[in-house]
Amino acid sequence: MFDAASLSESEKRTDPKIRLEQMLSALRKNDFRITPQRLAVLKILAVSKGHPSAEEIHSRVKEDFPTTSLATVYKTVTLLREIGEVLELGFGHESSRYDGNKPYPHPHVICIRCHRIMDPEIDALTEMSDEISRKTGFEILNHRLDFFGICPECREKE
Amino acid sequence: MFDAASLSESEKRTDPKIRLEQMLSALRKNDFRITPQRLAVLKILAVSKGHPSAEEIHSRVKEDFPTTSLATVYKTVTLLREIGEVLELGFGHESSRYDGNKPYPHPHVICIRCHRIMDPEIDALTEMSDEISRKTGFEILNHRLDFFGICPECREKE
DNA sequence: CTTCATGCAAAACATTTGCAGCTGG
DNA sequence: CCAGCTGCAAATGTTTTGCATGAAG
Repeated sequence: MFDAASLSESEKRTDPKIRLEQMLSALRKNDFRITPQRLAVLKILAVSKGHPSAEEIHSRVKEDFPTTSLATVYKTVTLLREIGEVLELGFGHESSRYDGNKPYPHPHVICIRCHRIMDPEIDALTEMSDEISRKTGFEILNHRLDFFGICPECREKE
Repeated sequence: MFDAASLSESEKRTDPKIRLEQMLSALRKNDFRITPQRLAVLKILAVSKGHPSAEEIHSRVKEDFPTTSLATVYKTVTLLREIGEVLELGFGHESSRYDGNKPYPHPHVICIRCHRIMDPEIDALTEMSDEISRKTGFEILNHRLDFFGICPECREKE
C-alpha cells in the first residue's frame, strides 16, 4: 500500500481528529445514530491518506470491531456519500474507492500499475465548469477528472 | 433516447460508412476475423450518435442478427477497446457506455436525469495533462473528464 | 421503549469465462 | 482445413436487500 504519496498533498489534509469531528457532526445533524461500527468506519476514512476500497475499509474496521460486516461498511459509506461527507470514486471494473478527506470533486492521478491514487494541484477547473455551462446550457453539479498513467516508482522498475 | 444532441457535435462526427471502414481495417490489420456478429456490432457503433450500453448494442444487433449473444457483444467491444477503436465509459454502478466515433479520451457532459451524454468543446486538456506530468512525475497515458448536471430540456421540465 | 442499525445470507447486477460446436479465410 | 469465433450457461465480483435480532437515544 502506497499512501505516503507526496508531502505537499498530505500537508494539505485536514487533521484527522478534526475531520472525524466534522463527519460526526454531519451524522448528528441529520439524526443518524453513531454506532461503534460507524465510528470505526469514520475513523478509517478520517485517518486514511489514500483512497481505500470498501474491502480495505472493512478489513481495517474489523481490527477494531471484529464483527462488523461488509454490508454495514457499504451502508455506512453510502450514507456518508449521501450527506456529502465522502467522495466515491467508481471504476467500471474493480471496486470503488472512497475519499473521506476531500469529499468534493477534485482531480486524481491514478497509477495503472500499482493503483496508487494521488491528488494533484489543478486550478482552472471551476472556470472549465462555467465554460461548459455556457456552451451547453447544462447546470453543472459535479465533475470528475482522472488522469491515468504510470507513477515514477513504477517507471523506475521497468 | 436523446441522440439528437446539438448540431455542432453531430456535424463533427466521421461519416458512419467511413468510420465502419476504419474499424474493419483495424480488425483486418490485427488479423481478427470479420464475422456477421462483429460486423453488426461495428455498424451500430459507427451509426450511433450517442453512447450506447452493451445491452443497447445487443438489442439493436439482434434486429439484424437475432442469434447474437450478449457475451459476443461484450467480447467484441472489449476487443475493439483493446485495439483502440472504441472508448469505454465506465460508471461505477450502471452499465458502461461505448463510443465508437471518437475512440480517444474526450470530455463528456452527462445529464443525471435523462442520461443523455454530450461531447462539449474543450481545449486546454493536453496542457493540463502536461502540467500533471511535470508536477507528479507520472507518465500520463489517458484521462477522463466528465461533467454531471442537468440538461436544458430537463431543467425546463422542473 | 421504539426506532433505527446490524449482520447474515440471498439477490441483483454487469461482466467474464469454459467449452463444445461452428465457420471464416 | 483449423484457428479463432460463437453461444450457452455457469462463474465471478461488487454492491444491495430482506429480515430477524440487537442496541442507541
